[in-house]
Amino acid sequence: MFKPITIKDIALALDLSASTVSRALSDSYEINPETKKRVLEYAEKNNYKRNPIALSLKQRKSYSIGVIVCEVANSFFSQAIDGIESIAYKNGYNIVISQSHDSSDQEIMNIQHLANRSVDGILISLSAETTNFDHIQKLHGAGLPIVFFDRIYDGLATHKVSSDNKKGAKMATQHLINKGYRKIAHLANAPHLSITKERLAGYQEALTENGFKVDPSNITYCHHGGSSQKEVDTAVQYFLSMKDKPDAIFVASDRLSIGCLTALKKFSGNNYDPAIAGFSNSDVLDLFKSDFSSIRQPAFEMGRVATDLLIQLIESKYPVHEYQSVVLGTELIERIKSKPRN
Amino acid sequence: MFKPITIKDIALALDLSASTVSRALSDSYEINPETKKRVLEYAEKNNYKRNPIALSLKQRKSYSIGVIVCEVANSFFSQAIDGIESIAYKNGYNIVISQSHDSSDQEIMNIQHLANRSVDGILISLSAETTNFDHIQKLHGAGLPIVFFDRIYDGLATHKVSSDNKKGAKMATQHLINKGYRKIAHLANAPHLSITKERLAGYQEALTENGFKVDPSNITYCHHGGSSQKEVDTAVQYFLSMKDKPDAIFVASDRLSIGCLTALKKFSGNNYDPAIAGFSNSDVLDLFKSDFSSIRQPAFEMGRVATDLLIQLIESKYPVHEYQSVVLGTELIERIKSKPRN
DNA sequence: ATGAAAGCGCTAACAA
DNA sequence: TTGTTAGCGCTTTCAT
Repeated sequence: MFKPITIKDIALALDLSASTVSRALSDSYEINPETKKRVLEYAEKNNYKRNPIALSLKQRKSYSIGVIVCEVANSFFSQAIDGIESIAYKNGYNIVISQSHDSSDQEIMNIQHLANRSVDGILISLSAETTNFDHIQKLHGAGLPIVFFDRIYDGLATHKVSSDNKKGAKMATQHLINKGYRKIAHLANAPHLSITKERLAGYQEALTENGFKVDPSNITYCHHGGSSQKEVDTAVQYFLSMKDKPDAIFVASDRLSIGCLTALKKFSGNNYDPAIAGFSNSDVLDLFKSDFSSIRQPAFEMGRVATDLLIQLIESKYPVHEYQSVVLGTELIERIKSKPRN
Repeated sequence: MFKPITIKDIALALDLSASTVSRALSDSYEINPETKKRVLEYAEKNNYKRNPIALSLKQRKSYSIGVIVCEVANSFFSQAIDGIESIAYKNGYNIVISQSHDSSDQEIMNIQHLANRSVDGILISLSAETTNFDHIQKLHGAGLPIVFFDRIYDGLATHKVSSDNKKGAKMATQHLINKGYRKIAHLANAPHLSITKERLAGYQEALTENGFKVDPSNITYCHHGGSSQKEVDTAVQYFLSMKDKPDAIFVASDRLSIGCLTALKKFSGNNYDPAIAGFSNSDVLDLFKSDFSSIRQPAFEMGRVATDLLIQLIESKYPVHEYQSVVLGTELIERIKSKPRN
């Protein structure tokens, strides 16, 4: 079938030893330029390619990094992946993407799969469901480099890259307040996620600073990150069921923003039209939903930074003990209008 | 650092030979149940994991398949990837995704990278730019299993999975005609892509059957698949510059649909508002652009079928010479209104 | 039922 | 400068 040419073949053909060929190929200096040329030419002519698997086995290194996100069909993550790619490729690394679909079990399976010595390190944004970190803990303890991005787990001493969620949430909430909205609800992600807590804190801080009281009944969580629309529907219906309905909603994520707008479109009659501001990196939404304000995260940059840190970790000669927590700024795109007087 | 336990370690600890341990682990039957139990228990307790790289080297098989698409941040492809995942994982395969970003050079690099014996087969949807197939040809000739999906290259004898592009395009065009539109332009993808030709054919057939004449000046191509918005802007501006502007546009792809709507929003004044129907798998667009009719492709299913065929190819004992071309149906989601009389 | 040995493709320490 | 040898972790004849 598919039997590529090996170093041995070259050695045989050129009447050299395998090691000499290897040396020629890896541009070692302790070699006769003449021999080197012969080898290189022969290799080129016969389309020789290093077998990366053999190399991996030998070097205990695969030059590939695992990426775990909840889903690629999400503007934020696909942009982050582009950033990851850009740095990984530049450094000679492959990336292996797997999706948790916000399921903790799936995430564990993915991690195990990747960790089985086939990736040199892992870049992970946690699933909405994950509350138990044993598997990650263990792997990290065993020496596998791991860098968190976006959805962080603070309990692990390693590099972390996220955006300034609190500030972003605060900006968004303040923006709603500025526009005249007075009962601002919060559609939140799974409660244990780092981003959930931070965004909640920003929301609360904005309210408090403006003399509003924080009413827990104005906050609904989506425990599965909105991975099923039903979950979001339920949350939105809850808002709709309130006697005094919110006049604005601050939505915690890209996924939820889409889900929330979908649900509102489905359930709310013409007489109810709350202002919406939410985290979102969707170009499409931004473009066609003209009354939706969004907080944009520097997803591409986040991917780049996280990958850079991971590769540093992987390639470090000595165990690293100083870990960084990088926090990137967000941007508010204002689209909603002032609240109409009535 | 990260030094996992190996078969040797187990053998040493249990005073057995490596081969016996291997047999126990791989559930061979020529082994003493007692020994087997001991090994299994020890392995379990010490968290033994097979080294997949060593296995790959030995078996000349990596249990991973490469996927090449233009970008994951595209509803159609991300849905297809979900389908690919579902089948791949079920069969014990990993997937390695890489993006061509519709650049031919990038695509070649990706293919080379994947093909270097580190994947067992490749699933590919061609980049918009690709006109030279030598690299694919060569790899396929060398025995690497390749399955095309969506954007096919007919010149290669292998499995192909696509949707019924011609029919879909025809439906869409007919739909526009039914709604009363008379000058229907076509915003097409790169001219050499299979999908471009098929969709063009459907468009033309619908026009012809309805007694319209096909006017080439109503057709604009995006040679890079709309990977830069500028390209789409130019195309749309061309339509806008026409003396007799089209009253409807049939758009060839997901990416282009978004690009086209974006461009129209940017450039067209209030006095020009053509009806748009296009290929798109975007939930968001579907939801919030209420006057946009879309042709939906069974992306998930396409991914499933293609992966299934690829795995068949990979696991076939004998060279396969009978290749399938699977064509899946599309669905038209009608949203645009009838043309207003004036 | 178990072990010894070879080999997958490659590199690197050591010898020559 | 080049060759020899061993070994990365695993499976698989072939002996025992």
